[in-house]
Amino acid sequence: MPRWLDDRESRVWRAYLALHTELHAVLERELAADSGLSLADYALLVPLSESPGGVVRARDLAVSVGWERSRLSHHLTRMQGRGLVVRETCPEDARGSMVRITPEGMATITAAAPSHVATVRRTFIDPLTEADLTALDDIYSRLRAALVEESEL
Amino acid sequence: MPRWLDDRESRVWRAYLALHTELHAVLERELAADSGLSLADYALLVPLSESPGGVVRARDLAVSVGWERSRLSHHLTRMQGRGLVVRETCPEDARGSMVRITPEGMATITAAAPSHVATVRRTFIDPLTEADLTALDDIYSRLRAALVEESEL
DNA sequence: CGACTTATGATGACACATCAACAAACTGCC
DNA sequence: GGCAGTTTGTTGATGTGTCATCATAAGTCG
Repeated sequence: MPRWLDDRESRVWRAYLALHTELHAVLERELAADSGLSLADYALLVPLSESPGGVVRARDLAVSVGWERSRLSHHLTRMQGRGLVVRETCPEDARGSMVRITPEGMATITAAAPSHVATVRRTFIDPLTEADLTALDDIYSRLRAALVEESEL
Repeated sequence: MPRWLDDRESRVWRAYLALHTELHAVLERELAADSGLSLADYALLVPLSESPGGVVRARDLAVSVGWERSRLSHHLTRMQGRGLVVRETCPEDARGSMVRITPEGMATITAAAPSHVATVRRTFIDPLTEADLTALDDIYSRLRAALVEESEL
């Protein structure tokens, strides 16, 4: 016998779902039109471009974007085909695989970032007040902590 | 020359992205294990099951879940193949297509809902305080309003 | 050392999402 | 009525995500 969601809870939950659907669509479209990248491409290129040397071990990359290894492997295969990244052998662990961003990949995300950030600002950050940002910072970290517990059961 | 995200803005944005990735994965997995439904199936079955008669016009269904028509059409084809819904002709508009939830579809979502709601509660609603809910209710409606403006440009 | 377990990453099959193109039918204006 | 433009829904191609499975290599412990 579950406790149902009351009106406000249900409204917040459905608003969250709808918000994500719409936000995702807008960002995906803008990024693709502007640079030919998908949000998934962008998500991978960010940690790669921020890493010193532009090289990250696949395992660590999976952790930093929160993906399953299979998804990462498939996506890297496609990105490698487009010349955005290359795979190299891992010196410390023969099972491992190092992922390196190519100069072309770096140029692509460098060119894409300003417009993408502007869209994030326009659609997400700018409508928020200082108090909203403070509240979300707290709320999101609490929710993520709850999810970590969840997965540790 | 874009205005970059400061530390807190960036943290909130990345937390939002990571939260969604994790939350989506947990809910998808739980729902699939429990009932064989995907979140997409569930999203469609909710408005169908809530509609009097269990029939909704495809166009309206697309609006209420925020999907493109193509996605809806493909997904309905698969759901119809699994016996969750059927398509019927639309009496008022010969182009149209009415979507009807089957008794099996109704039974499936009825069985799935309690456990799914419990997971939503555990991972999203319960970690929030009353003040959080009030804040999110306000923030999400403001963000969605901003997105509507965005798409009207 | 040697058997067992775990970690890492790749792969094939399948479900899903997006895009462009299409056919059919409604709308409105002349 | 008739034509232009729009709306509705479907389809096929292609890119993407998930699952189960696999091969290889590390780690663990007798």
